[in-house]
Amino acid sequence: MKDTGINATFKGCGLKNTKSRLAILDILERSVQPVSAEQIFLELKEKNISANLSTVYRTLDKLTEKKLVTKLQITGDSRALFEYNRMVHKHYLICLECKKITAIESCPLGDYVKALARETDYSIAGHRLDIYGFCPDCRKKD
Amino acid sequence: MKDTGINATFKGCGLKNTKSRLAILDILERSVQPVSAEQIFLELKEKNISANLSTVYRTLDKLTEKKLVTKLQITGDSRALFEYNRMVHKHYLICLECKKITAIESCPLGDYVKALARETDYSIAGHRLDIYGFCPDCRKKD
DNA sequence: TTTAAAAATGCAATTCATTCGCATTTGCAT
DNA sequence: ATGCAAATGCGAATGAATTGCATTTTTAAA
Ligand SMILES: [Mn+2]
Ligand SMILES: [Mn+2]
Ligand SMILES: [Zn+2]
Ligand SMILES: [Zn+2]
Repeated sequence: MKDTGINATFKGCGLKNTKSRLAILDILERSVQPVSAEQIFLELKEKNISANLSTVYRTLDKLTEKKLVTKLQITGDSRALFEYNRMVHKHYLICLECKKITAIESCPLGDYVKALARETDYSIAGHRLDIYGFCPDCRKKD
Repeated sequence: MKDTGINATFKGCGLKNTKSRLAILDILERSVQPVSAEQIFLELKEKNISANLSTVYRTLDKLTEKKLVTKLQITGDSRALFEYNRMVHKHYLICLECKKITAIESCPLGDYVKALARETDYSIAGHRLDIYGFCPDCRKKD
């Protein structure tokens, strides 16, 4: 298993260092797309580090809680997806055909959100922007 | 039961006119906040038009399919919410404390989405923007 | 107005993702 | 090495939503 940089171990965030926990974070770190608990469960099995599905869920909870991982609820997918948290504010472009998720690491909403806070007198804590469409690949196949 | 304007009956959209279906659309039309299937189920019971919960779900499916109603998946709520579709593009401002949902009937993303389509070569079908924060009322109580 | 087919409904059972209880095991500080 | 909290496995439970099927209702046609 590869050393995951700053997070080689879980010391410092109050989590114990277990084989499956390290493996799960590793899978998440290398994954180019967000993954579900079930997918992680299966990947672990392939790597012969198999963990129980409830353990996978519990681990993902912990990692999310510690902000090492981000939990995504994409409309149209009944399962939650998880991705390694690289500490970048981002939005998602989702292909309605192949379900591919592309991160957009820019945000058009900075000023808008400030203005909205003023107008509504809310204190704004965050936002979520998902954009839906059809990717070039899927568009070709028509 | 009040005549719901253009949708006094379901003729023209291929749905049969049943008591519970009319009542459900009526509840949705009058509701100031989006509502869950369960809430509708309970409101129906109060009005002595009680329908089975599966009927409520099936009806909401149909209404959503016919675009008379919009289905919302708000992060942090395990249930789906439904609202009468007034054919207005909108976004939501959600209070993390009291869960109040405020519709925002303006969109800051028009040009951005067009630019994104060009950059990414996606054909963009839609988007979803939810903004999270704390409403004035909840902020006072601190 | 009767009639027949299609659509809608009630009810119970089922699905699916996720969570929980509890006995056992493991990691880690001492 | 020892002890204790944390983590795990396993099976059962949860909760929202869906489904199968028998029965009822709606609607259009006769
Ligand atoms: Mn943003
Ligand atoms: Mn918009
Ligand atoms: Zn695609
Ligand atoms: Zn509030």
